[in-house]
Amino acid sequence: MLGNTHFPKKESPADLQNNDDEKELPASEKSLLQKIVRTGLVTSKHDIEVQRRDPKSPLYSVKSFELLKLHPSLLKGVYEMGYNAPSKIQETALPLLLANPPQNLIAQSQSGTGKTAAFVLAMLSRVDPTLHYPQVICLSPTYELAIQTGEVAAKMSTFCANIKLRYAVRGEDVEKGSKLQEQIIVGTPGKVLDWVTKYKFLDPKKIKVFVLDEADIMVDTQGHQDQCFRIRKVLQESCQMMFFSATYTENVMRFANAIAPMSVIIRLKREEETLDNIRQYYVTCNTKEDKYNSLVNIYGGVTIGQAMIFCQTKSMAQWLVTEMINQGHAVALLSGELTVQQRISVLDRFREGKEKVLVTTNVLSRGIDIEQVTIVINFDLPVTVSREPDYDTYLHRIGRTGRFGKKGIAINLVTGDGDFRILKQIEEHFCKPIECLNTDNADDMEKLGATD
DNA sequence: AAAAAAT
Repeated sequence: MLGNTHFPKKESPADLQNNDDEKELPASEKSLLQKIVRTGLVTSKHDIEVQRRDPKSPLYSVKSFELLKLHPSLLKGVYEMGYNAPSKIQETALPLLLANPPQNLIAQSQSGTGKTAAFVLAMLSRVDPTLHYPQVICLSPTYELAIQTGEVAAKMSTFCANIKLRYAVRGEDVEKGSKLQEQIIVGTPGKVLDWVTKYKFLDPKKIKVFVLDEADIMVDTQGHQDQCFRIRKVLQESCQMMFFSATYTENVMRFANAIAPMSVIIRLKREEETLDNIRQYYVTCNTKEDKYNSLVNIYGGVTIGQAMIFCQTKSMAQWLVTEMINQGHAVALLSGELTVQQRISVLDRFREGKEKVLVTTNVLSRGIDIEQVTIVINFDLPVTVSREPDYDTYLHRIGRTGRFGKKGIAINLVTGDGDFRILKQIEEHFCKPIECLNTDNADDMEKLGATD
């Protein structure tokens, strides 16, 4: 299974002449459907690249939600949420996700491009509301992300009275021996695995759709690979797999291919685009106390919007928050050390703007969607265990700002040669300049303030 | 190193 990653060499001429996707569509709808230009197995349209192994996979993009033939109550929910037309990734992914027979999909696109809405819509469409047992499992790497996804699903299904959702996360419990009635389970890997294999609160054979959000972290060896694999193993072979992620490594791709056979792969190209509206800076510091002072200078100089400050360890985050609070600064802390109740309340306060500055760890580096965040500060640069630059985490962290094309600022605090080397590697990797900033210099600080 | 499961 694991070795089965090869692609057929090329399509036969018969396949290339086969225009069946078009035939099934009424002429009235054709003008709104854009056929994707094919070049062998890899097809591309604008900056979207599609790879498919099954020539019968639908290959068109859809320019309006009506054309997806969604249930009217679901369509109403979509519009109620303010979505008018599908985003780029949704255009291509939705026809595939909703196709019959179901297609496995591996989709890559940057943060803020509408991934969540895409798979939530697919999840809700696949559910049979008249059946009162779980039919969909959606896994997220963190508590916060699971809740955020669940909230999107709840909103979108406002008018689908009979669709119910259940969170499988820390703090949630089910009465022993009972069976879940909700059609949709949104959760984190450990809890879901427990519920499925240990307590048998749901029958994995009845799951029709399995979603992995942030799939790259989920199937990474360092991440939740083992738990995900064990959950996948008890599902039907035919269960539809939907993997969504902002970044993919080749390793992860191999794993995803193995547990999601015959997947269609969609990539939204040009990851640099994410960085185009984010201005990146660095500040040289000698010690962590020095970093602290620079931070306070920035904090005092820029009061527009909200800021997220990332530390590499929980203890560093704790130290920083304690220092800042002792000096009278209003900051909040969110890390895995907090209880789930604390985590909810801190994130809610930050969402509502009651907290302006949030100090956190990599727990919030991915997916969290807070529009008002204009500054991301890397108090510690993101590094791997072997102290190599962690490019993916860097991209995800600074991607917390500059969402949906808005402008954002990222500031990196660096100490010593080691840090500087890592910074230079990051700069080279993304081919985007990271400017030097002197927090004692008024002109420099003005640059930050000017970006409203 | 962080996160995710109780224990």
